[in-house]
Amino acid sequence: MKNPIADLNKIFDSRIRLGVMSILVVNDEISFNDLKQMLELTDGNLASHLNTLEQAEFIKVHKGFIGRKTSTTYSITNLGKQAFKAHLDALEKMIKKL
Amino acid sequence: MKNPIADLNKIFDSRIRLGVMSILVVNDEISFNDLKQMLELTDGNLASHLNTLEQAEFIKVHKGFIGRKTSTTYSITNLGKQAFKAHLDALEKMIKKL
DNA sequence: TATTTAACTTTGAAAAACAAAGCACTTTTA
DNA sequence: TAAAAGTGCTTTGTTTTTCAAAGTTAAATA
Repeated sequence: MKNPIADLNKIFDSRIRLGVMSILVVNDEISFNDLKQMLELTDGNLASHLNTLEQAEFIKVHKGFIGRKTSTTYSITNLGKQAFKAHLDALEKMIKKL
Repeated sequence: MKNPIADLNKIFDSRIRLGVMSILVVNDEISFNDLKQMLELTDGNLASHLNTLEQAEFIKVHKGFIGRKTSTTYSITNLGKQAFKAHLDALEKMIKKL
């Protein structure tokens, strides 16, 4: 029998990063503040998880404005989509034996 | 929008515990050694994760014999089945927006 | 000008993960 | 029968991860 957890991506072990990705899959762009509110996180905690995802090149940051106010938004990259999908496939395969 | 990660069970954030549960869902009983080999873990690491699952009453331990050799086996509890299913449902709901 | 907001960074503490070694017991092998 | 090996842990200690809270910088509003 093959190791069923070998194909899971370590980056997605975190519920928060999983949540961010699942939001980004269905939202082309989302702001720091919206993420913060949706996931009910402190600034620092969210920022550090976003940083991990950015390092992995799974998300991209866009610094912009809404009117004249700064607004940072995030979007998923192709690599991120692929990695997330692969993770979900691995999860499903692991469980589909049900 | 509702917090999409709120219904995920913290116990299943761990890939290893997720792996153990996914194995136990389809195997009525499985030995310590089989788990160890399937998941490619050290004794101590596996033991500690099994302990966490046992504390939560998601798995049960059975001390027995295979022939004349001692054999400890593990099985899933009803509570464990429920919790695992709830976690998978939460995961699916989080992602089904796809 | 004082306060607030956005989006962080830094700091430090707590928790979790993990490998490696040790251990008690039994069984097998030389 | 003495040594080696296997089972299933526990213990120890290190590394990694998570997280909250406070500090920071720049712009906006009151």
